[in-house]
Amino acid sequence: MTSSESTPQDGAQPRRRDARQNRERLLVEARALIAVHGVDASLEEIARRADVGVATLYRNFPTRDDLVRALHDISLAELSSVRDEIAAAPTAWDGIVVYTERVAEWLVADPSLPPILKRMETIDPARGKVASFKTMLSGLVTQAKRDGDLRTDVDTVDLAVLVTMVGSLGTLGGGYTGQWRRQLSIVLDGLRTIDRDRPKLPGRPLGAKEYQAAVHGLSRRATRAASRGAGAAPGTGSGTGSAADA
Amino acid sequence: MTSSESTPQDGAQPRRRDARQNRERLLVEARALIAVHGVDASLEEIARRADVGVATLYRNFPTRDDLVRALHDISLAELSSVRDEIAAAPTAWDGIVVYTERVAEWLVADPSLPPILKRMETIDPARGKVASFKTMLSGLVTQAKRDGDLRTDVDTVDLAVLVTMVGSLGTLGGGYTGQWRRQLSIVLDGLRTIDRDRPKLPGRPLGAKEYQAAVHGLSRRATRAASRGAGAAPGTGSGTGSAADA
DNA sequence: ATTATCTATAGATCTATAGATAATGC
DNA sequence: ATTATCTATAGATCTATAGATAATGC
Repeated sequence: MTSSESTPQDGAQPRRRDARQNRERLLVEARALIAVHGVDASLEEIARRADVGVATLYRNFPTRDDLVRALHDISLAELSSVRDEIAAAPTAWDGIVVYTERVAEWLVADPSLPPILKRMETIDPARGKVASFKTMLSGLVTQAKRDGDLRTDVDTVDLAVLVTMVGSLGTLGGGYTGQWRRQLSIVLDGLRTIDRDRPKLPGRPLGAKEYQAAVHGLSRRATRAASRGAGAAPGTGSGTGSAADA
Repeated sequence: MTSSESTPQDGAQPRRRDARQNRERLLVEARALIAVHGVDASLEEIARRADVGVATLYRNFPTRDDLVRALHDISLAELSSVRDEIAAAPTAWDGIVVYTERVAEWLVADPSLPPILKRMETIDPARGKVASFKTMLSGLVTQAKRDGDLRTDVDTVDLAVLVTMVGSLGTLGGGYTGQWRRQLSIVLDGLRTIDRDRPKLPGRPLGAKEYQAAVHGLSRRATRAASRGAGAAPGTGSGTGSAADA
């Protein structure tokens, strides 16, 4: 008990070089497989794709939940900058726009997030996303209403749910890249007080043909998936699809 | 080749009484399990829960895709009345409202639908939901724009995507029952031309405490799941959760 | 020398089918 | 008599771990 430095294997990175790389590869493949099969994705297959024995996976993540938690924490860290961006926004309404845009983008870019976040609710309810934004967000809501920008009959929870909703579009497949901005824009217009004038929708709607192609994953050109750091590569992930099919 | 009546086992109901009941039970349990585990749900467990041997499941549905197709077709049939309701709407805009409300409700009430619809894209792209609404919908869109009710920079695809988006809220768990109407209302307001006055949001927002309870599935009182015919009973389905957690 | 990886394996669960048994409907 | 169900089973895949082997860092 000489106090000394940080606790050894506190779930932190292992100190051997190859070990760190393996861990990294495991996380990448886990994300990709969870994006396709949900949190129940096979651990063996994750290890196989990471070119690693199963035992290595279990050494790094004794429990499936440990793996999920790790993925969650990594992703959540990507949101840290959003706080500052919000603070830098000129008006409360702009802050709300920033919040919704960044978080929706974050969700859409990584289809593994919805299942991961859902599971996290069961594992560790304390460590939430909104938890860290809650205070800031409710301040924004109050102020934006006072400014006459935000309709007065909505609250923080409505915002959180709306963002989740838009973020769920990531599950529909790569062909929708960019389309979510349109939907978000519509949602934001629904949140605005009505006497403000409305900005034009960003981008353009998908044509019928393009839509078909996008939904069926035929047009790989449309799938420039967003190359995030240790990002989620839906990769060969078969079909997309939506209730909005043709 | 005496033509005669309908082809025998065209995937239709079996004619023995117990057989029909078993088939029914299989479909119910399949829906419940798919709602929790996605389309990859274990066939063995479905059979087990339906109190039926696996062979019976395979007899009814030789392939997993046959099962999915059956579930899809059953659910889709529930939408047949919507067409009439739309036709009965006094204005095109009202028709759009009916469309979005009914379809969103349909999706939200049954968490097995998103995975099922997604898989159907791969199996049988022809048999879509929007396929059957497409013509009607694009007529509504044109007319509603002409009437000055619908903003002119959106199209049919936007509507379909928005509905899918709202419908995805069903995956978040029972506690949200009714909340989706608020979100849809906001979306509709975003679709409206801005010089119209805005209707008040339906219902009330969840309080912080209620929200927490809802997300964690603690308040079973809030989960009066909608008792649909052969409906999807998320039942014991563990945690809910969302990116909009606390 | 330490730290981490791999191979091998036990036991469970899954998909899919064959063959014996039971229930319905004529 | 026909139709459908159940039990049993083969082979694959999965989770989880023990013990032998290899790679790194001091």
